[in-house]
Amino acid sequence: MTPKPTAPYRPRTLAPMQRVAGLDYGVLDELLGYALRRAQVAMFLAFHAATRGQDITPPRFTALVIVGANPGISQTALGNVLGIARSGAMVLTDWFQARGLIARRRAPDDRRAWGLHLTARGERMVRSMTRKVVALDRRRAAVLNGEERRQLLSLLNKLAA
Amino acid sequence: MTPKPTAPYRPRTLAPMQRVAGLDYGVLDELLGYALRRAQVAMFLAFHAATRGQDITPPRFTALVIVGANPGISQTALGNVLGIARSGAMVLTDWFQARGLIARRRAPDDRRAWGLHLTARGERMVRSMTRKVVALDRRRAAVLNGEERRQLLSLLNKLAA
DNA sequence: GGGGATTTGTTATAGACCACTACAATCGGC
DNA sequence: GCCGATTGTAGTGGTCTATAACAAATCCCC
Repeated sequence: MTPKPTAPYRPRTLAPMQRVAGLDYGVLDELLGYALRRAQVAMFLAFHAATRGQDITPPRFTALVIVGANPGISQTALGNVLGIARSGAMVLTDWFQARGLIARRRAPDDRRAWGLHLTARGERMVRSMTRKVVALDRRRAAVLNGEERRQLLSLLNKLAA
Repeated sequence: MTPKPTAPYRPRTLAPMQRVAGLDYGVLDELLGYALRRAQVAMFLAFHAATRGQDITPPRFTALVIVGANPGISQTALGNVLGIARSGAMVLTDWFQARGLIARRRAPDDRRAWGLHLTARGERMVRSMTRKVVALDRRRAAVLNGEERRQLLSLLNKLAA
């Protein structure tokens, strides 16, 4: 139960997928998948820069927001939202619990399951992180005007559906 | 030099980031970063399904295309395109070489560097994979009309720049 | 031209992330 | 009450990629 000492988070991808001048990208320039990946890496690096030193990753941020907005959610359901297996959801929950951000409480209607809840500290954390992430997202999207941004969001959601 | 037996490739993310009905996604619904990630995971899973059993991953496909379009490119330059460190570019190159898809030839103007080239087999492979990947990309983008697709590509590229 | 800084490829090491499996406790339907 | 499904858990293994350190070659600048 004592917080395990863990190494500070280091993003797995440190470098952007550089657009190298004078190089032929062949078919890649026509692929949505490639553009998607490049944009995502850029966004990921910006996320990391904006939250540096806080050991927060995109999946962790997602988890905090989801638990905050859906108190009592089970670990399995959280895993489904994140697209990870139950075992992974548990590691994640342990991590938050060790830091006093999430508390496990027995679900009233199912004694197998835990209900996940933000602690007071978790609430503060998610509010603070949300401010930073929203600001970063807006900053990163500053190359687009409002209409383009809305369009992009809508097109991406279509694609993910 | 004999091809090392490697376990068949298994994507690290097997499950989509499900849109769970009745769940509150809070601020996530407003974030480009989250939409980007969801779309990318969906595309990645489709990629894996379309290339199943061939041990090809998006980065590997990218590498093959880049080497094919830029014969003689160095390992370091390839790493830059992919956004990975030199050591990683080398592991990747070893992997291709062990399968007879890429050959290392000494660069004529720099005796430190290798020039990477597709073998005949590599050429065939990249052509075959390209067909599959382009078809998949088009299929996946079928929810968009041509104009939307062009717009999305353009917006993503703006975002990644 | 010579010498220090830089670059390239390489090897070794380590860490983060995540899946899979097996297990016990619990639930649900019949 | 019983059997299959589900939940959380612990253990294990594999993939990917970074970092550090090194030798050989190159570059650059005076």
